[in-house]
Amino acid sequence: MNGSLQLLKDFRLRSTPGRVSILNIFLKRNHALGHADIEKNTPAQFDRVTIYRTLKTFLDKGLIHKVLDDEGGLKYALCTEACSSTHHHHDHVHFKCSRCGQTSCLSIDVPAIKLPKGYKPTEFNLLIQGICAHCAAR
Amino acid sequence: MNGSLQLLKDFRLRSTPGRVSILNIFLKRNHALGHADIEKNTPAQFDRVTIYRTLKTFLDKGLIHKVLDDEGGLKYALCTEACSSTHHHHDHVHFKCSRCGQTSCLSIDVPAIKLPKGYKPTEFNLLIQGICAHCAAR
DNA sequence: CTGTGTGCAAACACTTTGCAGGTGT
DNA sequence: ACACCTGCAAAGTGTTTGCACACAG
Repeated sequence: MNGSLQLLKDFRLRSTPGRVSILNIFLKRNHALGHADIEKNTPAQFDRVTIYRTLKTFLDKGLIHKVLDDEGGLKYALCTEACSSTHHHHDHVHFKCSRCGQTSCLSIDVPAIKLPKGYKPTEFNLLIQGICAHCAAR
Repeated sequence: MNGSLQLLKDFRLRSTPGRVSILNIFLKRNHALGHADIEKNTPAQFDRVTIYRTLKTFLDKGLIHKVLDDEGGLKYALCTEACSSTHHHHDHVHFKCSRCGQTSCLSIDVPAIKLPKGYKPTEFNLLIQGICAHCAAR
């Protein structure tokens, strides 16, 4: 419930109504969210700009991370405990369901990949599209 | 040089100066391009709108495919011979160099991944970021 | 009290749509 | 000749910036 407050404290961010609200949405829903999703789901409406800035702050501080999207828009998702503000462990696999439209983090590691000689990778991002288990069931 | 003309013919598209020009850029450079890249690199300047529409047409017809980008913008790259307009083989691995900014297709297959039960994947997209061989060398 | 976050307004950038005229086949 | 491309203009959408005030610590 107020895990948001703790999170903000942990990351040395001031806790303001806006930030708490936005964090709560991330905590409640466990899939990736874009601006629109956030704007719709805040009980009290916050300024568009505030949302942009809050997201950027969270991103900079390492509370959330980018999630790729095939439409070109960016989405965000909460980082797991594995990420501190210094060391990030973002080699995520994301699954976007083409039926319900939700993008969720799969807790699978990106398999080892042999890159051509000379390439020095720092980050991996795998987006898989298809039908999620939930939608496939019904 | 005029491989563009052949390509357009193959895909049953009218060959117009704009299309040929844009295709040529894709043929010359072998990395993913966004709108901006195309706008800058056409000898004769084409209307922004034309570029949007041309890209959409190429995308629909299957000459090019989307390439994910971590900035949220979309980029495009030529399809290989493996793709016809019906069967696409897009399980690409793309590498974005954080030094030179270029995104290129690596000709590696996406490794097999075990998804949780019930998930039915249709498309894989792996974006790897880091330093490319070219930039690492100097 | 001080520095940071917020809201508002405006600027800016990106993308899409409608329509009139030009071009490829 | 016909269908389809293109350019222009305008609207629509998404994102950023500047400034004054409010608020957390």
